Amino acid sequence: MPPVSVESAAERGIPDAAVARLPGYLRALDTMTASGIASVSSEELAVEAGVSSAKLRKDLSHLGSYGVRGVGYDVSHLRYEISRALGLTHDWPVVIVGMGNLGRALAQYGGFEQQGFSVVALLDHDPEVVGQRVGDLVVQPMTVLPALTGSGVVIGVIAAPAQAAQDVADALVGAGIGSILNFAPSAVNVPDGVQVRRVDLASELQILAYHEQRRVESAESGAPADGTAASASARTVGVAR
Amino acid sequence: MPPVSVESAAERGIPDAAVARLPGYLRALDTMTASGIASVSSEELAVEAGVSSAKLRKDLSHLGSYGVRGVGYDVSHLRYEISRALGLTHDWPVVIVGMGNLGRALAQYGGFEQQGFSVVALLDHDPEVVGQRVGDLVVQPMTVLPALTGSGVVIGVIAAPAQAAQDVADALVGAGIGSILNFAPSAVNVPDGVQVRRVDLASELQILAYHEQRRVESAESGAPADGTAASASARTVGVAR
DNA sequence: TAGATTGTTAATCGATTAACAATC
DNA sequence: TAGATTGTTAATCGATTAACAATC
Repeated sequence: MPPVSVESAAERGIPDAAVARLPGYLRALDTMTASGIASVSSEELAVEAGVSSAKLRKDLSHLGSYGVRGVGYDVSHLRYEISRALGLTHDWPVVIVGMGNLGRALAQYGGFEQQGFSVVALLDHDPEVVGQRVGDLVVQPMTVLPALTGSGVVIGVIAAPAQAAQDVADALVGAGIGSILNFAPSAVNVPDGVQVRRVDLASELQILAYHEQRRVESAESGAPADGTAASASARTVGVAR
Repeated sequence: MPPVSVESAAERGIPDAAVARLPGYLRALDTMTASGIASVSSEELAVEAGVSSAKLRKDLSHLGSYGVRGVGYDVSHLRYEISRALGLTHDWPVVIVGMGNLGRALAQYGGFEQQGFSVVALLDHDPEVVGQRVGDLVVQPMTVLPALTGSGVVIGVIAAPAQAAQDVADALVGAGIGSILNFAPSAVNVPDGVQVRRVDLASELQILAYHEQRRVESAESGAPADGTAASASARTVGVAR
């Protein structure tokens, strides 16, 4: 039997829940770098990132062993290792499709560049919109997609309306895009192997509404209610005297 | 011992993971309503929402028992029950703080209104921005916050830059806001009982980058690699001949 | 060495899945 | 009734947490 290759923790893959928290650790380390902090304990970094120190150490253990017992972590070295684990040792070119309000805002957002991404193309289906200037780029037609993927673009952002989202996703996948960030308020179907993450503003608000409603309900059953939502807000929780 | 009140599933609380999927079911039901479909099976609805039918039925079981064995679910009734569980039987007024690119895009997004929310106020810290018109509203100063919460606003959206996010959060919480949707690329600390959900565009892209990187790595070890990211994209995965 | 803090273990908890009895 | 599909159960899986041995 040929020897099976021994995989490191990183090669075996990091649990999804841990991957989702790594960007937060990166951001916390950047904040600390800006404050001139060179070394941190798991406890300090956990507070800055808003997690427990046990969870932080467990998450970092999936990348390797980059701390020093009794001392802590070197900020810049840990930052590098997390960047590397996330694949951010080089910039990723990104294409945004759909130049409505949201697409234009994303195109000019600027927050991507400093985080390891560069918006290299803006596309729109509408001939009226093609040719317009948005920020530093000129909007191009959908037909340029294959050329973009040919030159190495693998991440696409859908900022089109819900009814167009599936068509855009099909076009992206057809051209060879492997990862999609979907801002349209609808689910899109893609073949296995293509990654889709969805950012849905209305869903996020609905989840908050659920918790606000529970607050109102518990106030109504547990305490004299006056029927207004405001009465159940945080500042009024407590024992009346 | 006095009898303990018997709580229904809804009163006991719906698991977080299930709550997070309810908006997707709602959206799928709306799509079906628009197509004139009056009744669905868990299998059909699950496909539309992009989950397994077992998960869908399990999730719905937390709300109560609104299906008919052998038949399925009445689309409009199920829609109503999910709306009710999420607290969407009335509109929730929302305040957006921060009128940069993103805040303006959110203010004019329109997607909130149809989903049970109405943007009732836009605030900004900058006196130059206060008084400007954005969509149908005029930007107001931060000082109006207490008046807004007094009139029943309990949900706030932070669209301010990272360095201002904590100050905005403090102002929101201080005025009595109970739920916050944070678009700033930083974590904010709030007292227990205040809900915060964060939408971080760069984090989402970083998570996609992780998966793209793994794709490249596995292509390099498992197949002859040519060193370009494009070679590892979905369309080229497979056995060369 | 004594004190501090990591990395890991094991226990607990919550979420997912498959299967099927209940029942329309 | 026969066929279909729900709602629930039990098994599995993955994530979280607390505790502590390893070790700087």
